[in-house]
Amino acid sequence: MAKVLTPRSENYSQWYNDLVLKADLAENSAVRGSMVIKPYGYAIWEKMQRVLDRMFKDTGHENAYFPLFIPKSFFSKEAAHVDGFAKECAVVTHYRLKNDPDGKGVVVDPDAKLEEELIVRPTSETIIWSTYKNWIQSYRDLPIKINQWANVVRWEMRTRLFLRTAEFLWQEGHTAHETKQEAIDETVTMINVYSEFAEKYMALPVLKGVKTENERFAGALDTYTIEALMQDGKALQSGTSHFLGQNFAKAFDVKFASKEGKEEYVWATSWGVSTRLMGALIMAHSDDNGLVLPPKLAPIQVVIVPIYRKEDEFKQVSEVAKGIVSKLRDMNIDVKFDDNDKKKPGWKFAEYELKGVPVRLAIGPRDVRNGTVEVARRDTLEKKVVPMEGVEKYIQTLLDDIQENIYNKAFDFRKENTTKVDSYDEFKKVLKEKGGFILAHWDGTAETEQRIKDETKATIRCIPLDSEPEEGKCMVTGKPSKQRVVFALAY
RNA sequence: CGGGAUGUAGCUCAGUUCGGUUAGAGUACGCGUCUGGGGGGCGUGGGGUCGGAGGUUCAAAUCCUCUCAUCCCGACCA
Repeated sequence: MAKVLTPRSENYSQWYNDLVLKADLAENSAVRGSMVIKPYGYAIWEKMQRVLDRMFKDTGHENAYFPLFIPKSFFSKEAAHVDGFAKECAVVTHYRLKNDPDGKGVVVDPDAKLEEELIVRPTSETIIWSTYKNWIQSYRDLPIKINQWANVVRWEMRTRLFLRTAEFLWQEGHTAHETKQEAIDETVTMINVYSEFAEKYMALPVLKGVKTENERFAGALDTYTIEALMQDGKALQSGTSHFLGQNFAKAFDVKFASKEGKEEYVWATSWGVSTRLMGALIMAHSDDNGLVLPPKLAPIQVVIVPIYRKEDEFKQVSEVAKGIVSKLRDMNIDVKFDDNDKKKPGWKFAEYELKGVPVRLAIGPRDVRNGTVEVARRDTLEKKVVPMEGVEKYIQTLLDDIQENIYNKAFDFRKENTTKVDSYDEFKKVLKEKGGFILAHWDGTAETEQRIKDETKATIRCIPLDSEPEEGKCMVTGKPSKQRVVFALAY
């Protein structure tokens, strides 16, 4: 087969770029750092959205929509928050264009300067909390549990398709609670929703944990994260859930009358996942032949490629294929019968492999004669000729197998690439030679964390939630530590 | 914002060192034909302000000046 992708072993990030383009997921646009998400890529995102949206609603959330623009003054209200985002904000200063007096196109009309500049949202805490202020007076108004599907803009210096773009799509949940405990519970609930989504749907094993102070969201008291390991040994932060304490309530003066008749500040959370999940999905499973998609998120789960010479052969094959299509549709399986006569079978095989379609059926005159069908699975590239009779049940089982198999493969990979180290030298050695997650003791100080980052570029991805306590000594300073934390190079 | 590089057909690039016919190739695209169980073969055709502006010259993709854009490395990146 013609090689269309740079092999992973040669240049991993080139492979990633090639894959995104060749699998028709997205491309760079005329706007630097902003991508066009193409129909096939968007179809995957839509499947993700559908599942997540259901999960949010099942945990008691409602969707709403807040403005794209945020008055500049809102950003001065929460100090840590503005520190985190100020350097990457797009700012609207004018509201009108006019014809260039020199006749060279259009120019910004200097007379149309805004009284107060508007910030294109990098995240919506500020606009939402300024709104919540009007919605909340009493404990009877709580909790408020809202999600919005939106685009946000962060003016990044260097961008990569899906992984870091200037504009990206995401969902952001913003909740308001009566008590600290209720807000913390919400934060944990949502990180669990994310981790369940990653593992069950994306077939992506993730580590759940909390961020250190250095890595925390700007304005949060605690940031919970799910961290995934990519095939090149680098970590990808895939979703975060923040316990915001009363920071935003205080910044926007959101108080409520409690049951006891006291005036109290509201407790807050926010949580989000973005189109970066697309990047995670692509990198986690795919190979040098192209994308490998988990069946649960594949826009096309089964594709049927007819093989024929002449019109009458096409008719026979087509009839059989259509029978399978309707059976699979009845089972809620997304199936495509590719009867496009303008492309050759060989071309189609390569194309659907590149696009990660989990199961491919080929049906030709030989199969029609023998009552068989050729079934190829994308994850292992195995081909098998099976009886036509009952093929739909075979396919359903196969889809489940593939979903499980790619999860296991990713799980085993992570296991092999998670290393415990007890000295800083060993840490550096593993980081350099192997990469992956590195479990080490750390003294809990920001200084030590920063030093490690400066010296090795590795960061603490999280303090894992489910690891058992273990007495030890910080690998750098030798000070006591009660638990290992997870280090890695990160995207 | 520092360091490096690149702009030539839809895409990937050659040609620029050392100025000289009508600017090329692969791929993609159109047509014809043979084909069809892994990106097929043969024939044929269309497609270019050589990033932009200015300059040098009999002559500029090629030399000079300016400019714009993009990419890579760094800084930056809940």
